[in-house]
Amino acid sequence: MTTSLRERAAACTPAQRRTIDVAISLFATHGVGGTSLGMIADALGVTKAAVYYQFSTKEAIVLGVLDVKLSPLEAALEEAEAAGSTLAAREGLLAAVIDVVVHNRHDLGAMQGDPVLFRYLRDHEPSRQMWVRLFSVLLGDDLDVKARTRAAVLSSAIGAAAHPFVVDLDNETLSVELLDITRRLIFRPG
Amino acid sequence: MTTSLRERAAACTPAQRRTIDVAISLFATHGVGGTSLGMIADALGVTKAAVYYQFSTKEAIVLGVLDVKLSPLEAALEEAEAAGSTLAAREGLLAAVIDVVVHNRHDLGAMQGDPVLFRYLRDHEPSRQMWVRLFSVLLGDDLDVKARTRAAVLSSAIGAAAHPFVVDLDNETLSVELLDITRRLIFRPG
Amino acid sequence: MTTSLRERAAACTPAQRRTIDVAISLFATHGVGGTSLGMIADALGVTKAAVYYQFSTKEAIVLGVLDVKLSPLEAALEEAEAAGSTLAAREGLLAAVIDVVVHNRHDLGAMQGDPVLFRYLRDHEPSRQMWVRLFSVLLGDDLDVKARTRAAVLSSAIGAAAHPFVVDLDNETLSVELLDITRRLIFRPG
Amino acid sequence: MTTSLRERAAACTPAQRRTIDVAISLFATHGVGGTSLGMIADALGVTKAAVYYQFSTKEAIVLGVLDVKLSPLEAALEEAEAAGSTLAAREGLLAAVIDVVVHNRHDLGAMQGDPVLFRYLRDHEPSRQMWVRLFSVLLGDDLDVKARTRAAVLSSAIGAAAHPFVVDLDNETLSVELLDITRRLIFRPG
DNA sequence: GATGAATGAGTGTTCATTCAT
DNA sequence: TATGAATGAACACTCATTCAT
Repeated sequence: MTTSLRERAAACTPAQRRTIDVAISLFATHGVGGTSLGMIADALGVTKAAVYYQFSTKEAIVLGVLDVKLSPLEAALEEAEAAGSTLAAREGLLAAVIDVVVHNRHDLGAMQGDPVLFRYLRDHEPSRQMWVRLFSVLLGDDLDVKARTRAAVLSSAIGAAAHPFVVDLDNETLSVELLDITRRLIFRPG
Repeated sequence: MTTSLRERAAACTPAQRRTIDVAISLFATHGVGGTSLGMIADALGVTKAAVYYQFSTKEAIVLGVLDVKLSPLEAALEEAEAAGSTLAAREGLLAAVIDVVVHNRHDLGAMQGDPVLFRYLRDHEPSRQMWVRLFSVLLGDDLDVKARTRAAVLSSAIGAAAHPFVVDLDNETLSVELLDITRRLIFRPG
Repeated sequence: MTTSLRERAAACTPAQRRTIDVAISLFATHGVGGTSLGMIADALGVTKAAVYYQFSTKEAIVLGVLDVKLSPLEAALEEAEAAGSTLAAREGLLAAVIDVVVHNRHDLGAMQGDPVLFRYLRDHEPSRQMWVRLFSVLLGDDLDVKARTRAAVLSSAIGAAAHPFVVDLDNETLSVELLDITRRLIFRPG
Repeated sequence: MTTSLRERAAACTPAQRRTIDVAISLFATHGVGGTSLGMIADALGVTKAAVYYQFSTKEAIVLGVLDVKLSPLEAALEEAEAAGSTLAAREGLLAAVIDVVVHNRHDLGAMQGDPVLFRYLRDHEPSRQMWVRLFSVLLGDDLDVKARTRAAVLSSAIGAAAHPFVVDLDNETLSVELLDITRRLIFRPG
């Protein structure tokens, strides 16, 4: 039985959380592949071996990062599922997703779109399942192919907040904009 | 005086072009950081030293890839600039950009969003200048902050064609959709 | 004054004995060099630090293993020495040696012949002395160079029970065979 | 199709042979597990990376050592097979085997019996096949279980020349002794 | 008695790069 | 043009060992 992301994230010891936090900020700057265990250790002020005591593998750290970063999405998703996939529930989920992403936009940085992270996002079963569920709520059977395409495109756009060419907006404005865009394109196109 | 991307791309010897093409397909699959010179050499059927005869550095290969991949964008940009930044010119540029990106979506793969490539996109002067110019045409002074935000967000979304959750569409349909989305959100919002 | 192997083996606490037993079976499978303290700790169901509470060093564990495994040989040796080095006493010792080795053949495994263990066998003074004494009983002054050679060769062959190409025999048959071989080659050659 | 050990050994470049020779002497002293690539590189007077240019893996070096060391055995085996498995052919093979082993006894050292090498001897297909063939010639169907046991035991004993307690004999005498022992125990027991 | 946390040295391995030929 | 050989620095990971609790 696959454990949920939040359970996994909650099971982290404080030391592991510190490691994950440091890893997040390094991944954001240098990407996963560009971040060595030595860098993580240095940033934590300990030796590499100490990091290995917390996580037996670099992969385990990446997975830990994923667990932590995706947990809030999972929470929003479960709430929406519980509410039945009504239009309101969907818009609520959408708002939550946008909120999460926008508020994380600075420490996501280079991480989103990183080919290494990408592979994990796809191959790590708990993460994969969450995406499948999230999209199946967002894109119910009532959406036509147009709306689906737009939603898919936007699902990527939502992460765009950290894009290098993005206009410098405060979080609130950006959230509102994204929500509005999405609503008009997907749920009430015309 | 900085040479244009197209001039640089045109100055490539056939052997260099072969190297760049191979690099592109490897970058698409493994990302820049995940592609070693040995892999490129193997794929070309030569030794690493032979690759070094063509490019004095791995960085030079990456830059070469950028030159080749961004050239068509630069061409479209210069056409639009020549036409004056009318609304029609802008929409034409937009269509060209979308066309280029969509038709390249398969051999871009993991490349777009790669943190390593990203840094080059930002730091490599010819590339940086092209982006600045491109955005200054697309987002003239007449666009308000809303439109700017949307444009910025979409500029990222446009690359979304290779997104793992994108609905499987043929290139033509996808182009039409993207164009329509962008038009409605940026140039004719209501 | 060097303590005898048996005294040392007898001085082991139960916890130390448990550790030694586990070490033996791991050494047999992976060799000494291939067995880490972590593996021993895991097999015992405790932490590495707990193992270090019992033995201050990995070397101490290896020495402990040697003490335990060589004790019965030492016992047989002392009995033979007490009986005077008659031919009968020698053959008795030989039989005892064979018996010990054959009955341990399965949990010796990769251990016998292990270069690391070898060095200890040679350098650990109590063990070295025992071998010297054992050989000086087995090969009294009355044996000529031929018999000595054969005995030396066979002293190695006796451990061959675990050899990968050995015919699959029960312990009893194997013991009888070895005894017979040795007798005919060393004590009653013709 | 599996290549023969000799073909593999012959395919070695001079640089690879130098590496293998150094590896052999280090393996003999410290065992395979106790010999690091750094030690090999140091002994060769080059860097670790230079060693990796010759062999892509430590395993490849070990296999190379096996190829070189077992080649003469394979040669003797094929000669015996060609002669039909007569008693004379078998004794000839036996003499050859003993000869090879005895003459290598000093640079075998700790290597024979090394658990790591052992595993390779067993798992490396070309080596495994050679042993199977060698034993099937040595122990034809006409040998009873007694002779088989003795042969198996002796097959291990033959390597005993390097045993720490072996009487110090010159190679010639040792060969003659071993041959005599084996003959009397296996082919003319009584 | 035992643990969690840490360390320093080392291991096998990879990689961008260089250079004589 | 291209190669074979080599290098130095890094990397992920392991291990024996220590120590405060």
